[in-house]
Amino acid sequence: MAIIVDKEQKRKDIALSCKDLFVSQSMNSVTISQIAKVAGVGKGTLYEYFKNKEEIIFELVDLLLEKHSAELQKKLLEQKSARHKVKSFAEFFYAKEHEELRILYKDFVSISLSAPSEELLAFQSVCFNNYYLWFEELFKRGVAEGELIEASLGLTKGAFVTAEGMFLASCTTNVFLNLEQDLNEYIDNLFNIIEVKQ
Amino acid sequence: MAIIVDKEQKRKDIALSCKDLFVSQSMNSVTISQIAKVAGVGKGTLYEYFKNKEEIIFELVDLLLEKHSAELQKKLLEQKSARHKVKSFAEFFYAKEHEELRILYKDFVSISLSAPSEELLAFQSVCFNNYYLWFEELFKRGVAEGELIEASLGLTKGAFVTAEGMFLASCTTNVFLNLEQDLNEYIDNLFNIIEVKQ
DNA sequence: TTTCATTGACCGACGGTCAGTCATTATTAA
DNA sequence: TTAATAATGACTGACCGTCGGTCAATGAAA
Repeated sequence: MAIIVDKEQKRKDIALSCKDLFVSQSMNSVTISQIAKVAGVGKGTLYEYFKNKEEIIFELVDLLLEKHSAELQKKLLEQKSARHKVKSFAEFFYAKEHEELRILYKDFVSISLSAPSEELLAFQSVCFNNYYLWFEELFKRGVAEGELIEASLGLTKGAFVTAEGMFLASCTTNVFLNLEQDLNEYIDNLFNIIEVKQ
Repeated sequence: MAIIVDKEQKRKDIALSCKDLFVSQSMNSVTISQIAKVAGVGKGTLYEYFKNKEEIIFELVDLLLEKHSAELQKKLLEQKSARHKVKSFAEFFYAKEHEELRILYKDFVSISLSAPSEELLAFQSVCFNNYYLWFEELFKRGVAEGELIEASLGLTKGAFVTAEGMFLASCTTNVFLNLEQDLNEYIDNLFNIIEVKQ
């Protein structure tokens, strides 16, 4: 009877079209009118696909995270030692190639902290677990294969959030002047302790 | 000539008067008009003392952090082992008595992530260093007194941000259902490794 | 009269809404 | 077969209410 649009696809198209907007300026300064303009739709149309401005960022993060997740998975296979696998995880927080996602992720965390909702918590939990399960597996395997000491299993959860903690601290203070170095030094120091001595 | 007001004091009074407002509802939903009402001043007056809404939160966090800092310092003296001192640090992130400050701190981090400014970075850096210097000292002393292994010094910075990382993750996901337990388990597991065996 | 402090009416910008328009397809009647 | 009409989802931007922030006017003390 009438035009039928692939809503799911259009949602993605709209979100992706305003990626540069969110990456280049602070989230709060991006207006709905700006988004509508770059997406080439009317303001009202946006609300057919998203409940509010924040949802557009969530969709964007979701899309880019999916891509990153796939890339990381591949990269993890290339690394032999647990130490280097963990370093691959940490790359997200400083490598140039992940800068865009990182900026959006920051906005995302900011929203999560100031206005948490059930949906948002659920989405974040899925993301967290997606990465954390690999991370945990990595430690378990390390121990099983005699690479890491047994006690390292008790540090898994903490170690996982340390990188994020450092990243967020580096965003909110000027204490971590060289995040790449600080992260890698920490990982090296940690693994020097938890790797089984030959 | 005319009335002379203690600007510094009034600034504090205004900030403190709207503490409950910020604690009980989400930061974004608190309006300037509400603040003016509970502070018992006109809207315009607020802008004599603060540049914008966010600055009021900063002042509030500053005041409460000062109090917390003093309390923590006292508490640290009561603790003998490095392990227990670190646990005192971590209490901030789950203890009921720090709930108010924690809520405000969350807002504070949220603002820092979405709209970082030079002033804000500088203020956060001072806060960070204030606590971190004690933390670092604690590890150094632990090593010097033979309580902790030498290599633990390389984990200091990371360990410090781990608690914050866990806290923020607990705010944005439902992965950390019992933060107190998760934090203390992590600390115990870490110290089981870095304490010098008798 | 001077000067500092205070105020709330006012302004512009913004997020979000909704009544109306448009484009396409289904149905029907000739 | 086709032209006319009905139906419907997609789309739009003028409009609305709200809010942060400003400023001209006022008050009060010296």
